[in-house]
Amino acid sequence: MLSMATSNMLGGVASARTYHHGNLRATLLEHAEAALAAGSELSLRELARQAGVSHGAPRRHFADKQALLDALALDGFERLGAALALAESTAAPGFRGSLLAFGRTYVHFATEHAALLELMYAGKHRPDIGEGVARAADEAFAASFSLFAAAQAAGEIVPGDPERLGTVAFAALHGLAAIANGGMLSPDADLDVMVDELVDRLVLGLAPR
Amino acid sequence: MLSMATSNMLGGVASARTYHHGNLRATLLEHAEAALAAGSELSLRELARQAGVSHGAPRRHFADKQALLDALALDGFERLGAALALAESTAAPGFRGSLLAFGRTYVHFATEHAALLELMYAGKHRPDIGEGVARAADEAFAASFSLFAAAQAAGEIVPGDPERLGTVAFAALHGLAAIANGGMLSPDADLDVMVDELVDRLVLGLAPR
DNA sequence: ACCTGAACACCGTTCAAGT
DNA sequence: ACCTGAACACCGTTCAAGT
Repeated sequence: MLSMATSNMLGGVASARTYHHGNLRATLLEHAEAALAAGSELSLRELARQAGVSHGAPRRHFADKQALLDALALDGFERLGAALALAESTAAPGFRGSLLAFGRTYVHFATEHAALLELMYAGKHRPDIGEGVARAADEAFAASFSLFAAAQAAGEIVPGDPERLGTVAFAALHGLAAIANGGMLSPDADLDVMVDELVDRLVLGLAPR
Repeated sequence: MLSMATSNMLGGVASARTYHHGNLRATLLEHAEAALAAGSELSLRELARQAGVSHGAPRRHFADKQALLDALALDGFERLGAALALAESTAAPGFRGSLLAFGRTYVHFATEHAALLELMYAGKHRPDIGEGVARAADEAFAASFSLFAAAQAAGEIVPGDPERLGTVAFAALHGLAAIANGGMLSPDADLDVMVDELVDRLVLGLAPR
């Protein structure tokens, strides 16, 4: 019960002996995350090579490449949801505190895991919608979204469809992360300052008058 | 001088005779844009096939696949810049009118050309930065960005670094487009309403108090 | 149950050779 | 100047065959 750690059942220097005994799936996902973090292209054959198995072996655990990407995306949404829940639980009181905690955490996650984030959202616009991925995405944001209805009930923000207000605020924060990941921020700009600026403008813009 | 049309020197039913006489470059770009609009993967070999040339022929006009993508991105930024300029010139007076025109035009372009937009920004986070692409991007937004300094001069919005304010507002609108393109808007949500809502919140949040 | 390895149909890129 | 076509080094996917 020690491991709150996400999914590294094998540490970095694990005994290479137990491959092909049930953990090829986990090994493939680990190498995939590493490749993602390193910014390299994801090749199923390359992942198989890194795991020391033949190129046909991944087929036993992932029907195709997209299934592996979906598994990565799902894990990403779970980690994001956990990060957001933690941030919310330690946020300063009030709507501004909550939105600031959400914004900083979301943008931090998004820029710290740029390639993963792209992958997480790339799945959503596919026709078949990765099933579990869409549900994981909803769950990751569900708690944060209730924040708007709560703020309305407390009279901290204007009335109106809370989903629309929440979507608009989330979109704004997501856009900031996207702009940062795209390298479109002027080199001397401070992203944290931008997040605070955006949250402040949103809070002021949403304030009842 | 009739053609205000963007770049279709050859119409859809043009004489297929003049290929290999100087316009293979344009033909490749046309087929590429069509593939982009259709949502299919871009394959250089497939584009060559569609143009009726061998797979090695594109090499004469584009050093590699990325060079063709850069050409598409550059054209995209030019079209976006033109659309924004037109919108700005017919906008309602004042900061709100200008930001509304910008927002509606940007989000419309972004959702109408989702794959192109992704390509336009994908280039920017590459190490070598596509040269002309980065400049084209700057030029597309330059005029719109001056809007914030002007609004400050007119006392319509708060003081502060106009680049920071402009970036934050742009990021918010870009995020809304990204969310829409990612299929993350609830099916019954109206994107136009969202844009107006976001612009209103930004205008209120930026108002001097 | 899990993995191998040949096979198939694709890629992008390179480069001699043709016209 | 522009294009062809073979060659090279990759892909993802499939599937019989092995253990």
